Amino acid sequence: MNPTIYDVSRLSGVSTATVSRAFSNPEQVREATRHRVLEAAEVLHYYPNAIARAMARQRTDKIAFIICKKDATLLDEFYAGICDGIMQETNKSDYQLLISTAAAWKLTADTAQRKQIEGVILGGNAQADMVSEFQSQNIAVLLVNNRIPGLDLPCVLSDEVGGVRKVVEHLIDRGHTRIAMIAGRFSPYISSERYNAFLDITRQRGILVDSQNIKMCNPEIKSATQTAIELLTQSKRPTAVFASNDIIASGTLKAAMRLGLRVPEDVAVVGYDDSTLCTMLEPELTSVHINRHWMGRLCVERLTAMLAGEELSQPTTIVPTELIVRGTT
Amino acid sequence: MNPTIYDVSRLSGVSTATVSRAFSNPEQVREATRHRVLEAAEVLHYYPNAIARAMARQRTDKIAFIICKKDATLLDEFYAGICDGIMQETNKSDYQLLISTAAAWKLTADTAQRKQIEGVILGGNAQADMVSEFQSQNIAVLLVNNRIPGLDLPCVLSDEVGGVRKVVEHLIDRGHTRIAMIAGRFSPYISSERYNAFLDITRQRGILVDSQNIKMCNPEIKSATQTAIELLTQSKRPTAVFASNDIIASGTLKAAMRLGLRVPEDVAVVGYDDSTLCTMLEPELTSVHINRHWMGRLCVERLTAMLAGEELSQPTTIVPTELIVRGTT
DNA sequence: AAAAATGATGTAACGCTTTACATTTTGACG
DNA sequence: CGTCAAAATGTAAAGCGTTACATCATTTTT
Repeated sequence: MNPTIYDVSRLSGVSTATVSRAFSNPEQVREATRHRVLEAAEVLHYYPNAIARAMARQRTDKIAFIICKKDATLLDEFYAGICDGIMQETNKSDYQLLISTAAAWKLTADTAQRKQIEGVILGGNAQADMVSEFQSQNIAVLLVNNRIPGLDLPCVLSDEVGGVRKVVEHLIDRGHTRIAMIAGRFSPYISSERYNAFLDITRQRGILVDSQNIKMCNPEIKSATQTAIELLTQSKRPTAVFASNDIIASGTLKAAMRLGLRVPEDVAVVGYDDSTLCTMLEPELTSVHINRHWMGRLCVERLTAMLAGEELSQPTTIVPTELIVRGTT
Repeated sequence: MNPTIYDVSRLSGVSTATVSRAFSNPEQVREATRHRVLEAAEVLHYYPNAIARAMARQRTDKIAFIICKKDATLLDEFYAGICDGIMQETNKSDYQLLISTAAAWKLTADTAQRKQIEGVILGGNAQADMVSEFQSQNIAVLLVNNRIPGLDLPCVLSDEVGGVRKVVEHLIDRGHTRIAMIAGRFSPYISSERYNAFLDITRQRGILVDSQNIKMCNPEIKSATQTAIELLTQSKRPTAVFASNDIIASGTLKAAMRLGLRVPEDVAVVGYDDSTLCTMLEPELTSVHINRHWMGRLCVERLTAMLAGEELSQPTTIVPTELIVRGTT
C-alpha cells in the first residue's frame, strides 16, 4: 500500500490539512512547517494521489486533443506536429492529455469519459454541433486550424493569407506572370482560405489568372498528379504552379517529370506546409513553413488559461508563416 | 451538480450496491432489476463518475504510450502509425491513453503522474534502466519495435528478417547480383536487425556482397544522399541498393538523379517502411510494408491482457511484413 | 415438504484528499 | 504588557463509487 497523507501527517506531527496545503498551496504554510512535511514525505516516499485529489477537488486536470479528420489522423504530418507541440507543453504542466480522433470519440461521447475532460482542443474541421455538445457539458473548447462560421470561438491559426502572399510575391520576384493554382479539397476552412487568398493577392498584384489555370483536386497523390498533367498539357502552359499543399505539389512534380518538363526551368512549383517530404524530393520543394509545434504549444497555453478562468484578451491567435525557398523555384 | 449513484438508487428503489452492480457487473443483477436501474439512470442522465470509480477500485485504467526517441517523435510516421493503432484500440476499451515522449516523461517520472499509470507501451529504444524503473513501481511494461538484450519482456515486433528476405529475393528475381546496402544508424535494435538480416540472407542465397557495397549513414536525407553518391560513383557500381528505410532510399534516388543514373534501369532501389513518401517520389519507391496499425492494436490487446492478469501464451508477437513493388525495381 | 444450496440484494465501511469553518499562534502596535 | 488583526493550523465533512459481508429470496435436492 502506498503511503497516504495520514502517514505523512503522523510522521511530521501536523494535521492532514497542513500536509495537503504544503503540497497544493505552499504559500499558506510556514516555511519551517512545510519543510518538516516535505521531509516526512521524502522519508515515506509519499506523493499525493492524483485520483483522490481529483475526487476531492472535483477537477481532473484532464484535457483532450481531438483530431477531426476522416482517417490516418496522426499520419498527417500537420496534426502530428501540432500534437507534438501539445504534448510537450502539456507535459510541462499538471494537466494530462488524452488524444483521440473524432470518429473514435463519437462512439463514447456520452459516456463517463467525457465528464472527466475539462477542455478540448479540436483540430481540423470540427462541426458546430460537436462544439455545442461539448459546451453544453461545460467543457472548454479551443479550435486549432479551423474556424466555424457563426461561432466566435477561441482559436489558434496560422497566417494563411500571409503565407500565400509570400508565395505569390516570390513567384512574381522570379519573373512569373502565368501562375496557376492547384487547390486540394481538404479541410474546408484551410482549403478555402488558401484559395481565396490566392485569388485576392494575385488580383491585388495585377496578375491575371486565367480560369483554366485554377484547378481543384482531391488531396491525394493520384488525383494531384492527374490534375497537374491536365494543367501542364494545356496550350499556354503556366510557368509556375502553386499547389495548396506539399502532397499536391509532389503530384505536380511527378507530372512535370512524366511530361519531360524541367523544374524549375520550364515550370516552377511551390507547396504548402513544409513537410518533411520537401527535402526528400529532387529538386527540393519550395514551401510555406507552418510552425506547428508553436501552434500546439499555444493551444495548451490558451486552453489552460481558459480553464483557469482568465479572460482571453485575444481569442484568435495567429502564428506567422515563412516561405522556405528551395530548388523548385 | 451531476446525479450520483444515490439519486439513481432512490429513484429506482434499489440500493446503491445494486446500481453499482447494474453498471459494472450486470450479470450479477436480475434482468428486471437492471432494467429499472438503467431506466432511472436514463431519466436522470446519470453515468458513473470515473474518478470516484477509480478511487474506490484503486485502479485507474490508464495506460501510456511512451516514444523513446530523441526528437520529432510523432513526425516519425512509424510511431505515428503505431500510435494511431494504439489510440483506436484503446478507444474501444475502457482504458485511457496517455502519450508522451521519453524526454518529457523523465522529468516527471517520480511525480504522482506515474502512480496512475497501470501499464506502459515503450516504443523505440527504451533502455533497461527505464524498464526497471517502471517495473519497480509495479507498472506493466510492453515493448514495441524493440528488444532489450538480457530482459525477457513481452514485445510486439514486425518481421524484420522476413521483410529483408523478401527484398533480397525480389532483387535476385530481377536478376541483380551486385547488391548494396545503405544502413541507417537509427534505433539500435532495428538497425542491426536489418543489417544482419541482409548479410545473412545474401550469404544464404550465395550472393557475394563486396564490403565496399555496405555503407552506413545517419538517418537523415543529407547524410543518405552523400553516402549514396559515394556508393554509386565507385568503380563497379552496384546494380541495386537496399536502403534500410525510406528516407535513406529517397536520398539514394536523389543521388541517382544527380548522377544522371536512371532508376530502375541503371540502378534499382528498395526502401523499408512503406511510408507515404513512397508514392510521392518519381519513380515510386518499392518498399517493405509494416502493418503499424495492427502492431499498435496488438500492443493494447497484449497490455490489457497483462493487466487483466492473463498469462501471455506468447510473450513475443511478430507481425508479418509485405513487399510492395513499385517503380524503382 | 424440509433442508440445503444458490442467487439477488442490502448495509456500511472504505479509499485519499480538499476545504469551509473553527481555533490557535504570531507579531505589530499603542 | 494587552489588544487585535492576520497568519497558521486543526477538525471534520464531503466527494462518489465499490465490495466484503450479511440478509433475504429462490431453486434444487432428498
